Amino acid sequence: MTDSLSRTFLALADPTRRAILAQIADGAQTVTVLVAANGLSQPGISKHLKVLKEAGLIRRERVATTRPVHLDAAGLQKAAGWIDHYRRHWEGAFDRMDTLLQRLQAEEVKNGRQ
Amino acid sequence: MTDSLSRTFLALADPTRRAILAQIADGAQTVTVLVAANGLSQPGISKHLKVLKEAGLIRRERVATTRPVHLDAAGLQKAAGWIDHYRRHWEGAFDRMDTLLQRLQAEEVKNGRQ
DNA sequence: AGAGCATATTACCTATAAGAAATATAACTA
DNA sequence: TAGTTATATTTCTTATAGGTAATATGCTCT
Repeated sequence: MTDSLSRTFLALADPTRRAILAQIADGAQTVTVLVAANGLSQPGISKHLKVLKEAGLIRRERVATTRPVHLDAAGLQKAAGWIDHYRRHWEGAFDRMDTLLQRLQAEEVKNGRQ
Repeated sequence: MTDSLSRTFLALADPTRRAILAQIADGAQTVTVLVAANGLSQPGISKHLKVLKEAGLIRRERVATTRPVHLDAAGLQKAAGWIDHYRRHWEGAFDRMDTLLQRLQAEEVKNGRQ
């Protein structure tokens, strides 16, 4: 019912879900590991994972009997894009890194990527 | 008693509240204007404004009998900061920026020799 | 086919959010 | 001071979120 951007921000509005994202930032983790790491019941974690999935913040995989959880850039980019629109408003000028990133993106577009 | 980052993301997880932020991006607006613009009851808008205020996304002012609503960068920067941390991970922007920097340096060296 | 492990789904409870209507407050104006 | 306008607060209702325990499903290995 709610729009996709709202779903993404709502997914980020929970400490456990942000912790999960942090825990998979360096590589996929199984549900069992995430349960142990977050002191929550297994159904509780599975429910959070469902929210993150629908927000486009994670991807799932099947490896034997496990279903590891991966980060997904899609949702994050959506959220970051919205915020960036306003950041430009209040910051005015871009710093060196923003400039670099823009050049990088320009190169990617030129190379037909993204 | 939720943490401040959760409050900020939760505040952004509503289309009306994001619309309000968009409507004050170019300058403050009174509550009456925001009510007219968003097709919601006045108490409804005031409630949204309270959420935005507690999330550090707006500031209030007093001008005669009105209390105009201003954009506040604090909350947005907090949210953007959190996302950026992971965006670097997810997009591999750092790695690619390193590559770009190396390429730029290499070009400088090459140009220096010529 | 059946056992065993990893994960998903269901059912249920409680707390909180979003909305409207009614009422209260606060500052200007006549 | 009383009246008017702008906004906040209270009260109520309904929907949804987050949590747990119990149960179901799906894959792998004998």
